[in-house]
Amino acid sequence: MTRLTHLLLPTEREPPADAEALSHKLMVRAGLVRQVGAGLWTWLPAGWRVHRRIEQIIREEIDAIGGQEMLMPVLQPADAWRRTGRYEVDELFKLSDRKHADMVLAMTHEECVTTHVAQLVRSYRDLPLILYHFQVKERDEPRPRAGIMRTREFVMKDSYSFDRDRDGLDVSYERHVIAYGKIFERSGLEWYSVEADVGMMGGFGAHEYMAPCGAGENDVALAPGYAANVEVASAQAQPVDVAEPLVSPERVHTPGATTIDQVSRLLGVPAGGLLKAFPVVTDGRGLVLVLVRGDHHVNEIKLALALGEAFRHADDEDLRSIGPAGFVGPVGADVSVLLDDGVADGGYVVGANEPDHHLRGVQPGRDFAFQRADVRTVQAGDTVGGHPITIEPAIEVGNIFKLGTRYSEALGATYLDESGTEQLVWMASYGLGPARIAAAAVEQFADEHGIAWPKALAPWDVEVVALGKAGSDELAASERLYDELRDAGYDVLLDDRDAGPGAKFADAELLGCPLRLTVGKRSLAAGAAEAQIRRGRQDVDGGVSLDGAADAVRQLWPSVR
RNA sequence: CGGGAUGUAGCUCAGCUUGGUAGAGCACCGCGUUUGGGACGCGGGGGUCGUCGGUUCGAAUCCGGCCAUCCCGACCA
Repeated sequence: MTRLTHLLLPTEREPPADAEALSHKLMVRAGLVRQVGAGLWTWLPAGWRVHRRIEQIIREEIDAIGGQEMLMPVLQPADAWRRTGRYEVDELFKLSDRKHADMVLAMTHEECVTTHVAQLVRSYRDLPLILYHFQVKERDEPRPRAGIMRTREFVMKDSYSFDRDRDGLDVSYERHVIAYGKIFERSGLEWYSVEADVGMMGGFGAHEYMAPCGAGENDVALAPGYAANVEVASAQAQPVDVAEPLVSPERVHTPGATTIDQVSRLLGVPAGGLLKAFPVVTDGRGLVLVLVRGDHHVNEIKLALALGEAFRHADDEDLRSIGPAGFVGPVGADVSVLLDDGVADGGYVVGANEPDHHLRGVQPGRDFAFQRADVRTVQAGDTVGGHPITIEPAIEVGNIFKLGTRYSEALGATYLDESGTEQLVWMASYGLGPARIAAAAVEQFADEHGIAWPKALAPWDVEVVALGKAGSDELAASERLYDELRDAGYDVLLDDRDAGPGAKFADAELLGCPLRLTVGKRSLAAGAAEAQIRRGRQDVDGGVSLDGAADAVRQLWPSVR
């Protein structure tokens, strides 16, 4: 169905009133998707073509590293989820069937695939194994947002590797790194992979694949040769002028000054000359005073990693042994102190542990003992390898994760090695979201006229715009052009509607097929179709000759971006 | 889960302050004229005004509950 007169392509002049993200507005306006409910979307025919093209790229590359495609159900018994501990996850949809058996809607498929492997894999000869599928994921998101970017139901390609040991896992992981690189290169997206937080799930290695775009939910720190999620990024702090330490700390009156800003202004000291106290409590250590430079922020993910255990913010009760909130400091306090790596030598202003007072000229080491750790959030302008970093929003389009044996232990996935000894299977999981790839492509390449798809993702390669109404020479010539290009292997959309040229051009630019061929009186007289490359709206000199059009397009195609 | 906003035709919105039985533009249907950047004329179809309740002779409009959607934050195995 590639004639516009027969295609359900409901384009809109206006974006939906509640749309904020560019991809949300454009994908709805271009007739690719329609909303059903919060975080629930229908892919209309043109949008689904894009989705399927992305799937196909992924399929080819995962097949190329030995992945075996299969299909697992979304609706699953709760049992395996109880065994892995994920039944408690809030985002998991839970329901019961007519026999009152507990069921879940899968948010990923580790439980299911591992259960199969536990039953089907017996010997080291059965490993390694890469299994994957494209299947719907269900997540009871607290807040779906940005159109297709964060939804409650979406298709994911998830693959799972099963290996004999950790070395084998590394090989499977590396294969996916290569496959993912090819997938994103082929997609035409701007992308990078970043070090990622391994999260509450444990594991021992993870990468996220990020596509920079305005509607992105993540912040990514970038420098030449460096890319990391701000959640885990490390960088050299920009230096700040700090006073020399005083001979001994001097107590200063700072009435009501409980914030960095207030103290800084009151004492005429730059924020970076203060030490911000961030008191936390852990099971293992009790109260810990985390200190970062006044112009820095504590990164709670890095802090948890540095502590090696979970923590909570200290409350007034916890602070009773030291100072009141707002005037907490390390000097004379009987607590362990974690000093951020970004704090250089110097004389700092710190809380005095008494109301309305601070200490100045405090020298870490001399005036209080500490342990060092990297626990701050990096900032634009910090450096990595001497290069300043920038921080960009990006959307996570894929992730790969070394799981280890967490699931195989919980679900009994073992095999017998050469010596007949039972061993746990080593696992990793690898996700990719075609919908997010599509949305990121829209965001990255749209202009004021609409979408400009990368060639590999476009719903059609070529849109032929026929000017002139039914029975006209132009339409007849368009039909011939359309047939010839289709025979030559191109996906072609023919705008054969009885509409004015303005409406047709506007819709074509909104939909964003890479190449537009226009057949009107003018060009017909010259024996050619006008050609415009969507990206940049570049006209092609001389257009495409109608005599031998397929060859002409074939020649032109490499220069289409 | 906290904070904010919005719900009127397929879409974008007006009407609500000051209660009197619903409108515009676009889209859609018919006829005609148009056809190189979102055409024009004439005629037409389409809305329990999110929902439930209250006040009132009378509610899209005032009041209350609920629901839905969006945005910010928290959250995002």
